[in-house]
Amino acid sequence: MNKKIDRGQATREHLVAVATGLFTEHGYDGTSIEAVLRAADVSRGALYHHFPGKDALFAAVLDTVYDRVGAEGARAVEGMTDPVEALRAACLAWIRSTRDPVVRQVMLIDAPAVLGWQRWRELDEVRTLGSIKTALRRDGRIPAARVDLFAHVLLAGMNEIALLVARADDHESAATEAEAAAGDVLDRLLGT
Amino acid sequence: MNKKIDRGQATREHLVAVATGLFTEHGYDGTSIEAVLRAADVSRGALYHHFPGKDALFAAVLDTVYDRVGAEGARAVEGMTDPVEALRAACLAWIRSTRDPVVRQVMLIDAPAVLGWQRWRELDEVRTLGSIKTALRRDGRIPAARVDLFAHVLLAGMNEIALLVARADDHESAATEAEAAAGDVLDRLLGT
DNA sequence: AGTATCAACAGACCGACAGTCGGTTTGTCA
DNA sequence: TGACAAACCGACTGTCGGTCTGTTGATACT
Repeated sequence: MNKKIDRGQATREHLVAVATGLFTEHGYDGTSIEAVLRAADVSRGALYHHFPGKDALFAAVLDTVYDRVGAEGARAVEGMTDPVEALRAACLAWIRSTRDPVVRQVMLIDAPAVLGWQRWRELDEVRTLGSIKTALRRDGRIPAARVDLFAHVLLAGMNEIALLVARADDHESAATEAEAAAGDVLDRLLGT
Repeated sequence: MNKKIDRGQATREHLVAVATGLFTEHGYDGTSIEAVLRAADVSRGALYHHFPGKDALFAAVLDTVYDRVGAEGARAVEGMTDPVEALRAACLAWIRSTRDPVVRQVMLIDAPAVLGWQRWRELDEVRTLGSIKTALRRDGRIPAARVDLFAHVLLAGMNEIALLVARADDHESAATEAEAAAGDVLDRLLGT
């Protein structure tokens, strides 16, 4: 029971990889299942064997993007002990992540509309907000009752800065400016 | 040339009103043109006479929503002279606006995906961000070079708080808590 | 009054698309 | 080797957004 399972895994991963490219380039609506099938050289039946529908394929793509971004964040933070220092590093890493068009199109633009705000927010809660909240709580500078709200505001602010960088004509200078501004925002919100 | 034009205006507005309801209840993707036609009791030809496509109909709906929200904001601010005080009032008004499901679904969830992030952001720039920026500039507490970024972060933060209120089980207590938190965030960002 | 004009509307029709379904192939294991 | 099931195939279907060829009726013109 190995060759069979391996083959299944392979086509599944291949589909996710191809779909990632197409979703990024043309958006969710602009990408037809047909196009994915052609680009992946896979039959309709095969795709629908692995995914119950187009949105499930999208969810699988989104999952891998979250994984990658999460790993980058973890790498940026490793070894740090001060929660605020780690938070700052994680924020900067996140801003750097959003230079990747995949992250912008899939995570920030299509995800809320495709999954619905509720499911999208739950996902973010599990995969991103959680660590921000624990960092804020460990730091203790924000009153416990307000940690949740502040974590959300912080993440939203960072997303916003990241998208601004992404849109800028001169990515490089915008990025350095944005990283400084992000630090500034963090300082003000955490009140140093 | 009056009866004819009036009738045209009437059907156009009727279509926008009906579409607003359906887009709010079922989202953009979940609302078929067919459904709009049925609910409005209007023929296909009539709809496509007034709007070049589904996204144009959505844009028209979005426009009226912006108008309403903008009017509420203006009312909340009128008579105030201190820019920061006005900013605070406008932010609270905006949070209150997002209790309206129309605002949440149309402005915050579907708009970026339907219009594309670029066009969506340009619209927001014209209709919302502009006044935040002038307020920040008039206040002068934020360095001029960073006003743009701060305005974006501020708006994003407020959107986030608003959406949290919208999602909460107990809207009332969440709203009062959120308004306090919003004031707190404003204080910290503007550094009083 | 008669008629030309044009916005407003009507609805049959089309192509594309997401999703379905009855099969076929192929690896596995008793 | 033969039963079984996962993996795959591709013709088919219903729905949807959008087009196209008209028809209607108010207005402008002579």
